[in-house]
Amino acid sequence: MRIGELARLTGVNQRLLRYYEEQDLLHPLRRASGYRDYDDADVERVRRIRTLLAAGLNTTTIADVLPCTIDTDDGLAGACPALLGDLRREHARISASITELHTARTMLAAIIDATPHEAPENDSGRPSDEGERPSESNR
DNA sequence: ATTCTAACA
DNA sequence: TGTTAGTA
Repeated sequence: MRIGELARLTGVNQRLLRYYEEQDLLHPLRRASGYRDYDDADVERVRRIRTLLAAGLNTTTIADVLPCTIDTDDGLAGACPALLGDLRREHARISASITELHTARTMLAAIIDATPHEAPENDSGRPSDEGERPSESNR
């Protein structure tokens, strides 16, 4: 498939897909026309890239990790013991990050619950859609 | 109509 | 990362 379809399938801008290639995250073949030619597996690959990027990993690390993963029946499997150090380091960093997020969420929830609700005159006719505040759901 | 490269009011 | 210009 060409870049347009991959962009549509993944929701990632073509500009970004080209950037990922520049960062060695994707290696599409080139057609005689010069157009990039992606394979079906690239759809999943882009999703993984997005996930790792969102988790805070830099492109160089992702570029090292992706080629060292093997798709198994259920999920993924590692294949490069040399990367174990980096992997554990990232895993620890993310864990620390999650802990910070938890405290931040708890803090905001406390502030929200202690905040008096405003009572504006809703004469616009439209139904009032006051957003619900987090009610301490997860974990 | 699509994609490509390069560049930035 | 977005957007755009000028091509192929």
